[in-house]
Amino acid sequence: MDAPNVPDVIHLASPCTSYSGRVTKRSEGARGRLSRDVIVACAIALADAEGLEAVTIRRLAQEQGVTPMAMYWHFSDKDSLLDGMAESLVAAVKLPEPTDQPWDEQLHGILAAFLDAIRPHPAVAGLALRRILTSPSGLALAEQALDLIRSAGFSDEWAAQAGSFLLCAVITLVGSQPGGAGHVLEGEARDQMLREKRAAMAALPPARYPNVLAAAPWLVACPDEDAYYALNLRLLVQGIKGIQPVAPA
Amino acid sequence: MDAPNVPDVIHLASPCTSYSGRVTKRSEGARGRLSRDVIVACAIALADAEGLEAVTIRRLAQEQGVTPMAMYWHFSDKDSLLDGMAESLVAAVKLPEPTDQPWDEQLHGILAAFLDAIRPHPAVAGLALRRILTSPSGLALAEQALDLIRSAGFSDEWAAQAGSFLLCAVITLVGSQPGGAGHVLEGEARDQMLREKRAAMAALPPARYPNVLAAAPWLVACPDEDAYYALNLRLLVQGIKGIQPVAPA
DNA sequence: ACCTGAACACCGTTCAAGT
DNA sequence: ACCTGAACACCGTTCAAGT
Repeated sequence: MDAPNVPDVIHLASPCTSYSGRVTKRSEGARGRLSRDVIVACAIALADAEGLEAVTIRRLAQEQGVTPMAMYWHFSDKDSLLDGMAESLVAAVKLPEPTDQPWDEQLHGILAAFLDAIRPHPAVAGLALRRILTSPSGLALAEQALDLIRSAGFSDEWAAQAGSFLLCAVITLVGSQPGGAGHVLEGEARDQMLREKRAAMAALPPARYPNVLAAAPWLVACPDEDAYYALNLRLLVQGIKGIQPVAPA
Repeated sequence: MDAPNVPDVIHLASPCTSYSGRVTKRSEGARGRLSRDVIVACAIALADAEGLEAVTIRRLAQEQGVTPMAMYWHFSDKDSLLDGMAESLVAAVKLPEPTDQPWDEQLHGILAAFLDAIRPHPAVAGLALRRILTSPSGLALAEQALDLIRSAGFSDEWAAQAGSFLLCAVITLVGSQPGGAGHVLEGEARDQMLREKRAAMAALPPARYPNVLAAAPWLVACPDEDAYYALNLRLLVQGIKGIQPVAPA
């Protein structure tokens, strides 16, 4: 915006903050190490910092000090880059070991593990929606969840339908957290947006929307993320428990 | 794809199928009737037919027999077009009248009404995620849902957190329905994609993924959409019932 | 009030070519 | 094996101008 017509070369040395917190420059030292994993990590870091719409083939190349077309050696197209990002997220899931706890508590553990993996990357989470069954880690996740659900007496059909929805619902949980999970905009602009949302709420006719106004503080922002996630995770587990077809032994 | 470099003029007479099923040509008869509502309806129809990524300022203008820049008279930018599409969806919600049924049954009715409104437009549903509280119809929806939830004894905070999640979860429900809710691709290509997904499943090691394989038929497609929606709607309502803080009278 | 024309800064992607 | 250069068909958007 500020500097139109500036050629790519200027930003060659831009650092690429990886999502684990480390910083990966490739201005001069690390030249020549351009791999799938590095690109994916950089793409995730970029999405975390500026939103998914900032993840662009050209921008990624610039961040790496490389020509846009170099990306096409490592990825057939942009969609497979997105696949890689999603796969990287679900690969980070730390699946709990099966125990002798009740099935619903174990299921809770699995969903919580999935949540923990995607929570740091709300802008990327949505990509996993239709990509869970395409990666080994996602399959392991689904396998373990389905195992528990079927052990509770659900038919194959119900287990499939409820199980896939539960995983998608966890993704939604992080993508739709009231505070606004997309851009993670900086302090100044973020405060401004919050002010505007609060003002819009305050302008509502109180006689018509008493309940919305009472809930407003938790609708415009998310003052306690942990509480939000804990509550709705319990909601999901209680939900599938509530439609359980047969009583367990 | 087939005819590159063809100027816009050629497709002037393209019909624009509105989402209610009517066809709105504007080749010669209806010239001059270009309004917000017509554009939004056309955009929704286009998204239904070819997916959200086909909804483009330029494509919309072409469909309307008009210059791309004409859109900017009616919408300040593309985002406000998207706002309009989302608002149109939630405006179609037919909210049930309050009754003397238990709160959870009434809440089920509200979520079902919301589901019915967005189900015909899976490609557009996701747009409503962060736009419910910005339109009168969305506010009415939230108001009624929050009213019921608070009447069940939930605190303002819990009602806000669970309520907003429930509405988002309904959106997810239509966006993540196993059959693939995005493009609605035509019979030929659709069958091919189903074949590929089934083949990928069949190629999995059966000893490692017994549960995924048992559930496979309902994971790759959605043979019974009604059952899918009914089951998971019940799951959501049972879920919030399951975390109810105090017993009702 | 409503629309056009020309232009700008972006996209993803292909294809031939370099090392 | 890995990357570059030039080109193509798209995007959203601005600005001045037409009627």
